[in-house]
Amino acid sequence: MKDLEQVLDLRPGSIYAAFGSKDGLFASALDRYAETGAARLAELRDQHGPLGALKAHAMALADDPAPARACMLVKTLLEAPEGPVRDAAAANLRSMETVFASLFREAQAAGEIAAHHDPDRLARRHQSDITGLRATLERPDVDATALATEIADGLDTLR
Amino acid sequence: MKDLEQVLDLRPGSIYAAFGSKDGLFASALDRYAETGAARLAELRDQHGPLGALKAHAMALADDPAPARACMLVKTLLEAPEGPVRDAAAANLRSMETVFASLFREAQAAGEIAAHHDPDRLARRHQSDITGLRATLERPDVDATALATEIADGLDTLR
DNA sequence: CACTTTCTTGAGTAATCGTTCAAGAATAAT
DNA sequence: ATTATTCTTGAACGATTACTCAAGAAAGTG
Repeated sequence: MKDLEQVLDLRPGSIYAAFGSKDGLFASALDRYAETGAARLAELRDQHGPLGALKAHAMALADDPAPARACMLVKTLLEAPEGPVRDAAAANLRSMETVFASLFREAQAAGEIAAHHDPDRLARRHQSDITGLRATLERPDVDATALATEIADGLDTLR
Repeated sequence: MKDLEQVLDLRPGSIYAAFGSKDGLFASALDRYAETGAARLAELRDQHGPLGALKAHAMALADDPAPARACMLVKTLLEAPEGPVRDAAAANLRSMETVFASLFREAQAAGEIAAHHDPDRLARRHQSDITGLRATLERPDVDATALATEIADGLDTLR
């Protein structure tokens, strides 16, 4: 809260008038974070097609200059106490997973990956992979691009 | 600290006399956590061989009844402010990675996986996968065993 | 046994936390 | 221009935080 007050140049009262509570503010931030994430994926799909979007998305993470490389939803899931905030994080992760699933389904329809795969399973696994990648990006001693490339290349083996 | 005081039935002074500071206590806990983790992997190797240990380790995570399923080292890496504590988490993760690497090397020598793989790359990727798995375990709506099985089975495809 | 060392306690401290609210300032509507 | 509404502020609040220390209790030693 201190950091926000400083960067917004606002006193606590204003922030509480707008968001009600610290948790309310955080919940809003979570939702916005999830929204923009999904929007970026949709954009990538239009540019590169379904499978290309998944690959581009993974590669983009490695080059992301954002201070926190790990996913805000995951960080919240791991650290928030049981309650509405943590539940919201889990729910947003689930809807991200369904976005991945429909990209895999689309890729399958387009013949980019083999028909025998279950898109829901692929999505679950891919989200886990992305979560691992993004956590690993926080380590200063790991080659981010190499790891992202491995994951992106793995998607090509689903042909 | 409150929780610890309660469960240990000790007053703050005793804890500070023993560990110096909250960070000192946390650093000790981190080291112990990493030690016992490595010890468990060594035990699994003696029981199941190198590749079997990696598979058993992944599967054991899914059944772990511990309250926090995600890795303490990863949680620390993601949330601790820059400083010695976070550095210790990163260093412990690195040494876990080298344990994975030597298991892969051993598996390779035993002919359990093909010779053309780079054990260090395998280790890096596997640790990322495990990190993703363990974070995903915190989600109440995901089939933990299914995901762990997928990762364990993936190790067999390295033949 | 007395005595030294180690461990533990009770009672504190100063700083920070999330939060509130009456009153003032700025903006919009009539 | 006056009123009604929204936004912002300054100054606080009780609770919690990490931490300290002199004094007492327990354990080990000769």
